[in-house]
Amino acid sequence: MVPTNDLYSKYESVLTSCELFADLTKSQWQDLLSDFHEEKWSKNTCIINHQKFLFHFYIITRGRIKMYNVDEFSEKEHTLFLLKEADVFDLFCLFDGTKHRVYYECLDNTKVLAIPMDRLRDWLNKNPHQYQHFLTYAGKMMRALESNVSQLIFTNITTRLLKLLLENVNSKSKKLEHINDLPNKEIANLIGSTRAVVNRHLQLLKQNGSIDMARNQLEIKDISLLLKELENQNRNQK
Amino acid sequence: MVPTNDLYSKYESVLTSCELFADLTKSQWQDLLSDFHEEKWSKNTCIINHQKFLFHFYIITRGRIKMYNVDEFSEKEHTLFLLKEADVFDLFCLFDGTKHRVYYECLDNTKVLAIPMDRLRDWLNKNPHQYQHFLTYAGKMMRALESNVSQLIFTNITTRLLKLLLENVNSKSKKLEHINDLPNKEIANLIGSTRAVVNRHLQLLKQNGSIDMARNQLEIKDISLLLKELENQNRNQK
DNA sequence: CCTCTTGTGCTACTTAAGTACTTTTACTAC
DNA sequence: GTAGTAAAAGTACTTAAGTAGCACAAGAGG
Repeated sequence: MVPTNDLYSKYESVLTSCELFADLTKSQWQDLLSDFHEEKWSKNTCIINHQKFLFHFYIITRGRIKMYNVDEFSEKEHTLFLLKEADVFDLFCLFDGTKHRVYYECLDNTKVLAIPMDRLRDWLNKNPHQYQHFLTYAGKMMRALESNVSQLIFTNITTRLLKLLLENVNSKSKKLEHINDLPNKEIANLIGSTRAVVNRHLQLLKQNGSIDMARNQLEIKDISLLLKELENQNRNQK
Repeated sequence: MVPTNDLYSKYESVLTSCELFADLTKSQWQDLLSDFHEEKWSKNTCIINHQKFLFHFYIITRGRIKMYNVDEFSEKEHTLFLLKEADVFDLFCLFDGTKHRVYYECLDNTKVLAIPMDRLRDWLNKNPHQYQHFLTYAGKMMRALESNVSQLIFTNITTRLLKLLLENVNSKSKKLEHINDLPNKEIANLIGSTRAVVNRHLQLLKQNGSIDMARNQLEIKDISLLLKELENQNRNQK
């Protein structure tokens, strides 16, 4: 375990890009970090209703973790959020301490910084000014969920798939990231559909030359084609 | 306009059942209410992107207001929340001050208590202990949105319709409330479907004797039948 | 090297939900 | 009263998405 005063320097770049603690100074960070410790979780680690999760709050410093839901009857999965570096969880539990019926799975070898919920609540009470950032962040999450709901209701699967792809294109490199190495099944879970259907749509995109795919590999060939396709979809929904 | 010190006694029962301000004492309420004023909006009043809404926060004291979304392409509507007495809006704007692209429409003659956003923010800063309630409330809203998303993905329209009906049965009177006087179109907007589809499902429920319907009138005839039907739906989704 | 698992590609089939249309109802104005 | 009209309800057709199945390919691990 890394001594407290090293955590900040070790993870400075991640921590400073962490929205929830947007304007903390170095010394504020070091104060807060004194209650954190580091944890490593290996790929495919699955966290199902672990009590511990009610009592800790995490900042991801490496790797991806999917936060998902399983329907008790159909046993279908739906990925709510694909968390990555600088993301935090679980805000829900922090807010009301109620069990959050949701599952987590590490898609990569993952590192997190962990703090007991109570400590974080204490810290908030000692630094009430910080509440505002938490509220802002909560607002942002609600908007994300809200637009998620709207998309599900208003748009078809082609549109949802196209948007997912476009949202995950790195604006500089123009390459697909975060989701480029996922199997069709995981893509389907992200947009609330099934593997077969997603595959069907991906085939069409491959045929028209806008993407390329292989086992666990998705690549964007032509963004403008994707954008054009999205426009067509929108037009047709009129 | 009612003098400030009367607002509390006038709306005591509504205000004390208002979750967001759960544990305010009478004097705290009176302090807070000094920044509020009353407004009346008549039925069918529609509030579309009114600037004013960015700058005020409202507590509903009478009537229903639907908060809804319109798809820019298909022009379909989706009702996000059906707000009623003791509900508040818009928390999103309070949190981050960003425009919330959402519409409001009064389903009844409505009364609200209004406060300028800045005043409420000031009040929160003066009473940082209250932040906690706001966070808890935000958590609750997020959970509601989350389960909304899950329902959309995991369940079919019959199930969603059945749940909507069952959620709006008054536990004492066993009568349908809040949504019992809405046309099929509004019911459809609530579950993210279309009027025709909702009507089809309602017909079936009417045929098997679990509900009764007339123009703008829905009535529950037999709750146990609805519950049984819901169970069947769940079983079949396996 | 072989075997086993996981993921992909494709086909044929089924069905729920959306669309577009018609009919009925309730209310207003004369 | 009744004619006109808007809203709501009801119906028939079409389509997108889900399901099931199988063959094949790539990697992982022995």
